[in-house]
Amino acid sequence: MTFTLDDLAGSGPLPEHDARTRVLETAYRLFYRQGLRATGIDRIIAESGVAKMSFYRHFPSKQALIDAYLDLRHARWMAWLEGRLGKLSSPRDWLAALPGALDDWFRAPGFRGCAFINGHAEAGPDAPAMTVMHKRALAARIERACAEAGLPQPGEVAADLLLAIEGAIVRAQMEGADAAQQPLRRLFARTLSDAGGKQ
Amino acid sequence: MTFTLDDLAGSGPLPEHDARTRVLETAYRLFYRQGLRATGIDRIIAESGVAKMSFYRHFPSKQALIDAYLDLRHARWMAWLEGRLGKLSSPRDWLAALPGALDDWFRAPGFRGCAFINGHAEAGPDAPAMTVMHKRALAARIERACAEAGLPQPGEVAADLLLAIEGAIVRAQMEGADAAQQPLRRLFARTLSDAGGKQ
DNA sequence: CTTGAACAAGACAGGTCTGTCTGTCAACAT
DNA sequence: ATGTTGACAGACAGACCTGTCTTGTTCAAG
Repeated sequence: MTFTLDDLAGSGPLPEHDARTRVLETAYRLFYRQGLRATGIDRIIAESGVAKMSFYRHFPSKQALIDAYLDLRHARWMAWLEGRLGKLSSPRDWLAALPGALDDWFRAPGFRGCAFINGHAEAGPDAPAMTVMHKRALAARIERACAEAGLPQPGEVAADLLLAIEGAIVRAQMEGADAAQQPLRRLFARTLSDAGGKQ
Repeated sequence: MTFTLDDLAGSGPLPEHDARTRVLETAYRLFYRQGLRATGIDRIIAESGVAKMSFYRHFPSKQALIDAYLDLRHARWMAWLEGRLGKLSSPRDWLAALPGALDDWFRAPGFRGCAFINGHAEAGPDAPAMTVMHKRALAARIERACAEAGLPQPGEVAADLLLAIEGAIVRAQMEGADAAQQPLRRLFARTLSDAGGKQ
């Protein structure tokens, strides 16, 4: 089972599912589209067609729903990335294909940046721990690919690539995918050729 | 007159100033520290020691205050950057000194990322125009330095550097200045040496 | 001295927010 | 048949939000 960009965008109410799933899917869509604070509990309850007490039976507070949303978002985003790049065999190709995969994401309808960057920016220093956990997981995944590709100092290379990715996400969010695509490709190419030449 | 990092952090109530200045300075501090939506009008009014009608006489709505805050933030941040790098003579030194200046900012007490990235993330697609205007002004300033330094294709180089800067801001905000410093320096060095070698 | 502008303090309205509570109903197991 | 469980519907409380309005004070210009 792989996840597609539609899963990242969030689907509709899905009335055949149980109450918890409907609430979580509605929150998944609204939290990403409008932000955490701008999305009220009442709207999530209304759009998911659920009673208020059913909501509070499954999620003790709004914060618990936000945490569940971030957990789900993390799982789906990482699964989408692996599915998008999974057919590639070598770690070197995996790294080279990263900018193209991200560009697909930037151009997907409903793209509004990274849910974890946005959530961290909104919640400030007491943001949910998942916001930084997601980035550490992505950094670890990239570092693994660098190590498997035989690049020297894979931690440093991964840190450089992650910083470029974060910048591309922000640029795509504020100015559109075209503003991020070529700079991201160039920074990737420079970093990888620099690391590859040193080994 | 130059601006320091203290100005970027925002000063206290300053009771000797007039009502509008006190409101704007308080908003400047609270909006950056807590976010736009999390900061209520009542708190700004209370902390600035101003009557509610005095506030609404100078700012017709909260949105107008947000716009004024972003305008002031833009002016101070750009002035701080020019003051921090102004003593450098050549455009090439100016570009080379950018990562160090940004690192100073990342390590300043109260640093919470870029007010314009955060504001854009919070407000979504209908964010105040100043959020993207600030980034375009910074891109134009960097491109000017690239052109004055004689680099070929200064627009592309500036786009690469700006993307790295955005990434460094986000990384510093989420993981601390140490996570951003070295990757930003390396990406700058690679990009500038790549551009310099081509001319 | 008078007049008017700016300001302080705070009540108030109308809306929204989270979270609690009371009913009612259908499905299902014992 | 009867009790249990989960869910729907919606009222309600208490807090907070933006924005308006009233009242009284200070101060400076005419």
